[in-house]
Amino acid sequence: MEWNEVLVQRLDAPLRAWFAEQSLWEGIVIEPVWQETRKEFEGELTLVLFGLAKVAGVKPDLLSGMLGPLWSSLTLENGEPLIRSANQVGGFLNLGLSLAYWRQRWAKGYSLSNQSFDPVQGNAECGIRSKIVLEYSSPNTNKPLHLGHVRNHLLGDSMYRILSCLGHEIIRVQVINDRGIHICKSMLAWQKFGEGSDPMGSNMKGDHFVGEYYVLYEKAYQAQVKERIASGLTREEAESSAPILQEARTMLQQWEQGDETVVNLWKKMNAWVYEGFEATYERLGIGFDRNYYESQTYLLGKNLVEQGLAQGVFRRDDQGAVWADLQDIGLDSKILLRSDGTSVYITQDLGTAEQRQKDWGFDRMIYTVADEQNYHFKVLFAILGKLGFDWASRCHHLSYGMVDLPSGTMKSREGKVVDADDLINEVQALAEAKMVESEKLQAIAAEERRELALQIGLAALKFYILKVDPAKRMTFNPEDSLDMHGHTGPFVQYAHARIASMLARVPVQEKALAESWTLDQGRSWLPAELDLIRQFSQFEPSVNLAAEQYNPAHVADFAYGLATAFNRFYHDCPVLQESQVETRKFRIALCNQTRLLLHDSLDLLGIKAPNRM
RNA sequence: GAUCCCGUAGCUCAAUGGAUAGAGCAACUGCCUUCUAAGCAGUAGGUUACUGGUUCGACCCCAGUCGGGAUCACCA
Repeated sequence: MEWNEVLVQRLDAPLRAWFAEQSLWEGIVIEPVWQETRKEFEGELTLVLFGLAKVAGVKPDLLSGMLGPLWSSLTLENGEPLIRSANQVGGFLNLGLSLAYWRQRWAKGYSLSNQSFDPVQGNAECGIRSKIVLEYSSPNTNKPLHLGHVRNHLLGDSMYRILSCLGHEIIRVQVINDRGIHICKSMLAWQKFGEGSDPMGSNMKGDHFVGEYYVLYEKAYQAQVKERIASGLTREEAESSAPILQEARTMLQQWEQGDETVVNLWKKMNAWVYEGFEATYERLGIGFDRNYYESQTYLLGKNLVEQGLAQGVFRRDDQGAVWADLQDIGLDSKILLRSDGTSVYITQDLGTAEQRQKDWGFDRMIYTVADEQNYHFKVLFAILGKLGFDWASRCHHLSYGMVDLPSGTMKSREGKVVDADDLINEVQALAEAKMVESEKLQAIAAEERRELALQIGLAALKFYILKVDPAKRMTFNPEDSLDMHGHTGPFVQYAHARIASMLARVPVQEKALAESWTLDQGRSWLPAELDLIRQFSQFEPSVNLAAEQYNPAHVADFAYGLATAFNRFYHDCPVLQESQVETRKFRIALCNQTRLLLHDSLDLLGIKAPNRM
């Protein structure tokens, strides 16, 4: 309901006060509903009258008439009027804010780098200026990163940027799943088929190299399964008894026992993978403050189970397995230790959470993990709560939907995946091809052009993914993701580049003058000008909403809306060619402010804002 | 079987319980001698899966039906 500060401080409170003063409605408390005025009506803010009229027992028309004097009585600190116009349309009262208001509001500046950026405090859970552990990425080390990881990376990175700009201290972490049967499969295949080769010699990225062996393992395994089915076994028997799987299991045991040969091979192959991952992260522009390795954390959590047993919140069954009973909160019972005393996945997660609390003393923790694990996190947080950790209620699962291809679900087993590196190369190549085509950028040096192409290609990719509500499953259409027209990242970048190139022509003295623009000049603002100014005021609310809902799409929406408003302005209003000096100054100031906000909002999405394109 | 999520234009996505459900892509029509046409302006496209209910008002809340996905392992 907090559309922005103007509501809360300048309209909502006076309205409530006015209402309370009317003897007619003694004791009646109102909940005004405000919203942005729809484009086709005069005004910027709308008060919805239906509810108020009902509570007050009068018709909207009458209420609207009664409110007239209130609006004209509202003034700014300097005595200038706050409200420019008030029009009732049906059950809606559309208020236009005075130019004086907009000027004063704008004078504070809208920008992240501006000291006055002081977001409205979010909901209680969000708190302000808290220390937050933010987990994202968390790959397995047996194969390269794919599109699913990319959605995760982009969401995590953008939330990092958004929460940081609101003053939170963010610790970015990833869990690297570096141990387990999956990596043993790659290791085994390399031993069998690798003949001592390495990524360098094969001219491959390390993660792709290791991934190849995972695929080779799967092929060999499938062949064995087929063979065994042919010799009379059921599929299930054949699958569980295939010799190569047995070998992989043996290798895992050897690893757990610290077998030197196996551990060395494991270290070598993981190192290859990390090198590959780093390269991908680097190109995507994302990073981490701390890596947690599963090989170092997978034994954590057992002490917590003991603690829980002692507290009486867990129970041990006849076979010796330990359970957390969650039926009181509508969940099932969850096993925490097998009857042989070994731990399961969630045991490790409990331990890791505690470890992070010890490491960082965080106020909040966010896990960026796909929605197939919704239930898992419900259970995890519930158990942490039962163990008595007060921070359990401040853990949040940033859940996001799977990425589908137009042909259906991605299936890594069947090789139906979009590889992250391929994808990045593709968007870059397309952007570069487009630049070569265009006359504008022919003179640019090849190296610079490649870098610019990467910035533009990534803008297309990132915006395409981030503009979708994380909670929703999305379809990734490769063709659409490469689009650079319309509702896309390059569209926003383009508006920024246009401004940059225009401002580069403004003489330095005039730039300084433009900072002290006035705009009275005896005329009102043109629609395109006012639209831009309205858009500016949406920046802070958008960022806050994105933070509260863990949804960068609100920032993407803002960036797109601002770019659209600017393009209209650019089309309708001359800037450098405007002869009237005050108007020219004012428009330069508008451009400058727009440029700052386009830059900032793109930055929050992890997108670069080049000065030319 | 139980629980959870989703269903909006041909396609991809928007829409704190509020106005005539909005954008982009694709299609069609205009606009580069003018600050970058990766742009602007316009046309066309909808029984918001279906049936009821609550409400002054429902894409949104409730119940049910149909369709899609996920989860519920002494797997990770």
